[in-house]
Amino acid sequence: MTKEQERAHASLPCEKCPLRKRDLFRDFEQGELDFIGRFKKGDLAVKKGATVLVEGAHNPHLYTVLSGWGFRYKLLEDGRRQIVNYVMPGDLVGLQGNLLGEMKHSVEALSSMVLCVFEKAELFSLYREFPELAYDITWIASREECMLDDNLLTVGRRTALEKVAYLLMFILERSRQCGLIGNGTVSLTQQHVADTLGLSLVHTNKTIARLAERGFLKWEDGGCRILNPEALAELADWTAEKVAKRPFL
Amino acid sequence: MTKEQERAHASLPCEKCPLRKRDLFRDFEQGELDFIGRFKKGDLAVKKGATVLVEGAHNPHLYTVLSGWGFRYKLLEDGRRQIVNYVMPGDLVGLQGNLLGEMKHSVEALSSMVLCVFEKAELFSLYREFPELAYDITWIASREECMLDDNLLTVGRRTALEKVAYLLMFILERSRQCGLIGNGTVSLTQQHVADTLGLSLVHTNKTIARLAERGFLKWEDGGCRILNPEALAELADWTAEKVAKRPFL
DNA sequence: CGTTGAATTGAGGTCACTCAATCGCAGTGG
DNA sequence: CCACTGCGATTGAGTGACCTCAATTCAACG
Repeated sequence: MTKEQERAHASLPCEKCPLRKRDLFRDFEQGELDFIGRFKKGDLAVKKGATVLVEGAHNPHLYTVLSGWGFRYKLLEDGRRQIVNYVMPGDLVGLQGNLLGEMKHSVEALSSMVLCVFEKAELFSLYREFPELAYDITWIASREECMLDDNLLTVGRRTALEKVAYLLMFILERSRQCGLIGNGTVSLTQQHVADTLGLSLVHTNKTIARLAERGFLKWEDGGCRILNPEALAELADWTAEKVAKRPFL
Repeated sequence: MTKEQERAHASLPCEKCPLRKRDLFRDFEQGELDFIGRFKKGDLAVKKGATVLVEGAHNPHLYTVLSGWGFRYKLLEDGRRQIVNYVMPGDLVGLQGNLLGEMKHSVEALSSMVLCVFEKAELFSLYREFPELAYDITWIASREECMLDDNLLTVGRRTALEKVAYLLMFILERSRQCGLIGNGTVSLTQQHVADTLGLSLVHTNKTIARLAERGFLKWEDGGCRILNPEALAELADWTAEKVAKRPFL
């Protein structure tokens, strides 16, 4: 996605939001669109590598990802990092952690991103006026929990080989769903993979090499090309969810 | 908590719910109580070791834990188990995973438990009629996500010693908050600890022994007595949350 | 062309794993 | 009363997965 396209997004009203055209997302009533339009306070455009949210900070905003992607992570005092999940178009960011109070995690952009900005303080008026949208938010939170459960299973109980296979399929499928990529390519660094899976960088590299040897994938500068998704899925005991229409804000 | 007390719970109307008396939980309006009373379809009492929910099943219900505690877990094909979180009084169970559709995890009782039963199908009417309660549900989901993030950090990036210290403090504090225990004792099996932290049973045992040597805790048949919570907290880089009043259903 | 960030490789160490045996204790049934 | 059983905790031995440290390559960039 080019810089120009992002700027185009940023200036569009919600009714024309490019996400709404996608089959993946549910249709909205005019009243809902009007409300979301008022609820939306602006756009936030950030560059690749920028920090969108910082752990420990008080942030009055809530965001929906419009374009690009990033990751949520937490740090230990001595710098050890755990990536907790990835955020992609249509995802709600900032809901995790006490609704009010300080952020419990940070968010960093993996590509340039545009986010839709909302005020947490006005969230309750949404609940009062549009129960359907409130229900949607619960649906979204529920889905996030589901992903976290899966990630926990992966980090806790799968082997290194299974972990990498799982993560790549997880990201590939999610990004395909929300239209982030067309080809079978995932752009991230091996350090990200390591920090997601609780592995060291070196061991991650060797594990990826083993998968490449088998011809399941190919690592090419700053990204990964999936050559045999079926084999990876089998290795990881992973099956694609069939996607119903999803809500978003 | 004795069997008799549980039976007493089960027959009480929501207004008299013993949880509502606790300082921990927020006060409710009469209208809210009436609604919850209608929303509630009955009680579910299970014995220690019983399976409350099964992964893969379609379950039309949603539960609030009234007494006792248990754990949520997921399995891999070959039987490897990952405990994902613990459920305690006031927690909402069954929200995780697609609101409709099959369960993505199982729940097992660690003690005898009583749960309040609701119908998922009626959840939307709650959103329509009581936005405050709907907001509460989001708050609860948000808190769960927060715990999952923390657990992921623990499993992914902490050492075995830190992991055990963290888990024990996590459970101790949560159960103290909701009044599960008075003394500094946590009743679970080392296998549970292992399956929560992504460790083997043997290594978990040796790690616990190391903590016991240092005088931080003492393992006594089917449970653990915390002797030095400060030392454990420091080891785990863990700090107690100060608890504001919490909602629940 | 020097610098920087990511990927790769090798060596050596250790943390955590598996396998296997043992022990204590609480039932349970003869 | 005592063998038998099952479950959880404990221990030892040996192994392998994963780690750290350190060096090297490679591509991109100013």
